[in-house]
Amino acid sequence: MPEMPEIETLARQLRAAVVGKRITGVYLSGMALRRPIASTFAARLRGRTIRKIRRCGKYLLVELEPGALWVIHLGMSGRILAGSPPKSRDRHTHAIVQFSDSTCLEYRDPRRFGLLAAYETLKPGQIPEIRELGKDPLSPGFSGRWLRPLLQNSGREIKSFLLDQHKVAGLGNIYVCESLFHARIHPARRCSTLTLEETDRLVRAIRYVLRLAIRNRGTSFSDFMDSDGRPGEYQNCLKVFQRERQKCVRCKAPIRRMRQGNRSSFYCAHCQK
DNA sequence: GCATTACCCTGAAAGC
DNA sequence: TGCTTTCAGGGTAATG
Repeated sequence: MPEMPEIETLARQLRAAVVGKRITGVYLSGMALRRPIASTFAARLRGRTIRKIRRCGKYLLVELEPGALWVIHLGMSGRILAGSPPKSRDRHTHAIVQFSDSTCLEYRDPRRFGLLAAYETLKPGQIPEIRELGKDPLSPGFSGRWLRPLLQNSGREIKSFLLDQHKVAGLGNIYVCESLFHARIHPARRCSTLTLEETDRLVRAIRYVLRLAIRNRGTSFSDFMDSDGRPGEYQNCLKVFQRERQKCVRCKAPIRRMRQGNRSSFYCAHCQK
């Protein structure tokens, strides 16, 4: 399940692999992803050159020249592979973008929760999915000072708040669980009850967890692989996620699991208050 | 604004 | 062994 560290890993690899390449062809499976791929998609990519690759939350933004943006979201199970054109087409391959040097990018997504779109603009602010994103946790503005008033004005549970991409862009279930553990905050705590010190701790925990995860090229369970087809390694660093009934690394109490808004939360009831 | 629920989808795991 | 059911989850939309 690709979250921000996995997307950041991909973005870094793709910058090295495809920036400067000219798109000569686009194959589409014709199957809908989260929503159908627009009929204009292939034409907007074809003939353009990749100028830059950016990440916004869990989205990849591929800047094209002349000015256009190719927007990619991997959903739950999306993968992007860079290299030679595949000899046989995987049944979950939904797009292949070919370059003038005979290499290509292949988009696979078994569950089809992802998104591929192209816009005739270079301004992310004109793209609905991007415009509505909250603050990126690794951006300079992500601080206790910024977060504090938002939390004070919210009666929601902190887990739900942190998963809300309109508030904080890039966190998913894994890194919210891990960040709350590091910050020693219970996932069901109401936002407005967090103290100033806890808010600062949470900000530090989120940034620590994300940076460590990026250094480990993300987390791989069954789905995520980087663009070379290699799994990430942050799953070896997980303290609570998918560790139900195992001992807490801090206090040895068993890790618990609870349901919050149809998602699993993993936490230590002894350490996290 | 927020909680809840349903939906999209497939593969893995569990249950029989 | 093989079939069926359940579960997982990111984002969105409808509803209350």
